[in-house]
Amino acid sequence: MASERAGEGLTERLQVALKGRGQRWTEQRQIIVDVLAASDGHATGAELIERVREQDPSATPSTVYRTLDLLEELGLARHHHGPDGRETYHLEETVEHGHLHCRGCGAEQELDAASAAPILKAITSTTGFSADLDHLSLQGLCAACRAAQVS
Amino acid sequence: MASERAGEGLTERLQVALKGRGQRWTEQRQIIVDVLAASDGHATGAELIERVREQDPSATPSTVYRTLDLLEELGLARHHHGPDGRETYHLEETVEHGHLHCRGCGAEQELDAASAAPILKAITSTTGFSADLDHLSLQGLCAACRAAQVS
DNA sequence: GAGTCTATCGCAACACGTTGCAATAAGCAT
DNA sequence: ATGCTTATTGCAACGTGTTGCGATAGACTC
Repeated sequence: MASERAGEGLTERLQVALKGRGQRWTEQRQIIVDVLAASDGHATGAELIERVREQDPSATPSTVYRTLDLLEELGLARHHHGPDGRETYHLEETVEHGHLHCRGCGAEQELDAASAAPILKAITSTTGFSADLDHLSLQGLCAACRAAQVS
Repeated sequence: MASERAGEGLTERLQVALKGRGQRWTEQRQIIVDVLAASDGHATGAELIERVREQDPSATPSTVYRTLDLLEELGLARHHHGPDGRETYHLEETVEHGHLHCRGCGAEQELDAASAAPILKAITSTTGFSADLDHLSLQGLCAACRAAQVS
């Protein structure tokens, strides 16, 4: 089975997109996309670098970050900031979602588009602002911790 | 008028709070609080350090950040992460508020408690989560940019 | 296949923030 | 005032992320 070569379709899409912009497809980029695809869910920059290095020890942070930026420009990847300001990356294939960090128990919930809809609607109607779900990262108290705190 | 010594009351409150915890009141902390109070609105860590250094060149980043952490523990200061992950600090005196960053024009709006109420309510009712307004930092498109994008 | 153009890479340095540790000095007791 | 305890400071090193620059190597033309 092996995880490799995540989605030939993805790789192809990338090659085409890059070519169209006069940019190039390289071994490194292939590896980074593979790693990103293999770490479904989220991964921090440091984690990604480490994993890329396993496959190509010559890779450097700058290359990885630059490639991630590139992938974002192409709309193939996203990043958002955790409660500590660290970055987390994931492929665009992953469903768009927000994050909820509980400052009580440290738990992290994901917020899918359906649940978020009323929230985004409230934001738009009160502020005229159309918020990006992928950048929505809330901190607060989850239901359990709130209940616990009352006592 | 002069900005110095922002709020004698604040300083006193701090001294008492610290004493109660077996902690100490120092010249440095005074300066940092003053600087924070003088920079009403928001300031990044780097800005604060720079300004503190103007008054006391011997101050180091670690001291400043540690003091800021302390002030947060005491509930006298807050920090939140901008869209780029950088930190911004402000005194708790400042009204609690969220932030809206427009990815189109780069504008930043503040979101006061009253406007945010419906949003927070929507969050609670859909997720059971009670979000902190001070950590609410949204990214998206403001009304103007949205209108512009339609054309 | 050889040559050209230039995107990409690796390196090195920087910026912001954090952490461990030894030296300093604040606050208390005598 | 003197000494003691220990919180605080400064230093130095580290971690994550960014940027500039010369060298490398893709991709295209002839």
